[in-house]
Amino acid sequence: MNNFIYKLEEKLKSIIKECGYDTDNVTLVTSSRPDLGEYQYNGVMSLAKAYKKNPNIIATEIVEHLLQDSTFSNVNVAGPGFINLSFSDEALTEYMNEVKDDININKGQLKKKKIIIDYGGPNVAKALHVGHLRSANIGEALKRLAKELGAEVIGDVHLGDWGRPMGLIILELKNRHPEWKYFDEDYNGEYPDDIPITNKDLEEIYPIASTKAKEDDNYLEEARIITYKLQKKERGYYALWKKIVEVSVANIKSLYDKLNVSFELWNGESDSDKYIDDVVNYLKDKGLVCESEGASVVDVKKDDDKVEIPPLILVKSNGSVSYETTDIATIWERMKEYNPDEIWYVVDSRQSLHFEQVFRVCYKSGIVPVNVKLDHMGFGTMNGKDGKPFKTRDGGVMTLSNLIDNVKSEVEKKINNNLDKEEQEKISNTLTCAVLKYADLLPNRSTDYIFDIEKFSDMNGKTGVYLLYSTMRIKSLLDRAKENNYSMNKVTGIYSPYEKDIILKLLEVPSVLDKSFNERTLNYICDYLYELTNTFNSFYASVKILTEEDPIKRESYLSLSGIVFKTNRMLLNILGIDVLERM
RNA sequence: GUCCCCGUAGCAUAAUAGGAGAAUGCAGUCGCCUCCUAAGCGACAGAUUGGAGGUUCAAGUCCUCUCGGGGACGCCA
Repeated sequence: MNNFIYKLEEKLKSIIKECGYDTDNVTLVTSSRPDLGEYQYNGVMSLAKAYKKNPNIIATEIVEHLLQDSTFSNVNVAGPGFINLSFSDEALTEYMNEVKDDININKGQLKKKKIIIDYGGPNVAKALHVGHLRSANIGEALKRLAKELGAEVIGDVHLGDWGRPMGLIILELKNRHPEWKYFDEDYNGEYPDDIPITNKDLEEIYPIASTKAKEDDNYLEEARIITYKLQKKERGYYALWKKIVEVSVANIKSLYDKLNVSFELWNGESDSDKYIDDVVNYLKDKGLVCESEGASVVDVKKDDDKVEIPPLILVKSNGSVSYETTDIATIWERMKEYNPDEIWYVVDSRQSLHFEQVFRVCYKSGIVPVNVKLDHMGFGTMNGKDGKPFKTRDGGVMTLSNLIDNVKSEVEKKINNNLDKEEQEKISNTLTCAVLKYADLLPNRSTDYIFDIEKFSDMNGKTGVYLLYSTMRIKSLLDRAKENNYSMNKVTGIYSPYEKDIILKLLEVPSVLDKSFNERTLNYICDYLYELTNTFNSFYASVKILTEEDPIKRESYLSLSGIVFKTNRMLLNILGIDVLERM
């Protein structure tokens, strides 16, 4: 670890050891009393308890060692035994110059591992709705964060492309276009390259078919038969299904593109279908399957369960497999084809019981060895202003593309009309994405939060727009400096409290990233970005950077600005937000 | 009914394995553009952290009770 705070933590740890105390974890945190110090160590009180000594005596012993270190400009003990630390300008400047050359010094590093992240889960032929937003935003950001920290990450969109909805859509198409070759069972020739339906058609068809199935048993039965034939890959249905998926996926991709979300894998339930028999047989061979109320189930109870966990239904009483089974087959597939160290599911918290059951079966049966971590990182439900699950004014579900369009039209009201059309378009797209992501990632992952379209459209204050505007302004400053051939090779010193504040903020980057990663939530990064940017903006508003006449000072200002810019760019990139050059 | 989560300023949210004076934005009041993009900067005001007990040097955070909201509890995914 080369970064400033982590290095000091190591140092402090060895000092504590030298003083004769044993502690496994030394954490320095930013001070809650800036008047007393810049950072604080709070561990003395617990040491005192463990060793039954006066905390003040222990703190004083530790401080005596720290006083000899030139890293600090001030060390003191306060209250029941808080150790307060402040850093010398020299130490900070020196560190900034290291970071300036390689921003990666200012972050931690994970052990090498391979992680599959399952986030997305859109259904083929169904419009994505606002509920897909969090999964996409959080999943993508966690993926980028893990990558930034050195993990190998594979994102899988995991389409819902294989259930009865597919049968329903095909049935409805059959009723509307009985003349299509796909439905002619005697037909042996090639099928056309294109089908004359659009994604919009598909999105309209599904709700209609679904309603019909609820009202008409014959219709439902027919859909069931088609689903069955599709799953047996009967030629015509299978070919049509492929076309439907093609049309739908193109649309899903373009929507995810707008959100800067991309997947390494575009697998779906249909891909693990071929392993379902293997999984069922494997579990049967292990003796884990029993019959219950006409279904095949796997018991997953444990003795220490507080609640009775119901058995996992492997095969339903009507003979079809449940989606638990599909998920197990997918894990089976992933273990076989990728052998990951961890599999993460970024899915709404309400599905936690489902994942608990699935994971238990995987571990219990040995499909997944115990050293591989299966993790459901549930996220909070998006509620409407009334605290109940979000609905549009007319009680319907708001589609994701609708939400994006709404935000975009808000953004366009404020855009600079002097730029050419193409650039305006790029700016409004980037801003829309930034606004949407930042608002969504700002609350803690597990918080149920109020989904408020007005909030998502708000361009003032703590928003993606603020971050992009400010970051763009730094970039433009640096570009101007470059045009003038101003040197910006090093931070030469600290000339105002503003710079000190910026540097102290920059020291927090590694812990912010690690905390975000460990808790799998992006709110720390979001918050931090605002703080760093705000700290820089105070500096920007109070100190003339480009027009500073002293070249030594100017060089320092510019160098520091460069570090802030690179840091912002890195963090925004983790959130999935692109930086703009102009706006 | 059982279990889980939540309750923080008018609103929306923070608070790092319990740490010092509960933070941020919006909304409100008031300042700041002859000068690097004001989509910005600054100041003020706003809170018995739902309530009552308890543990602790220290509680928004842990425990008990209570009130209010949400969710999950075998064949929808």
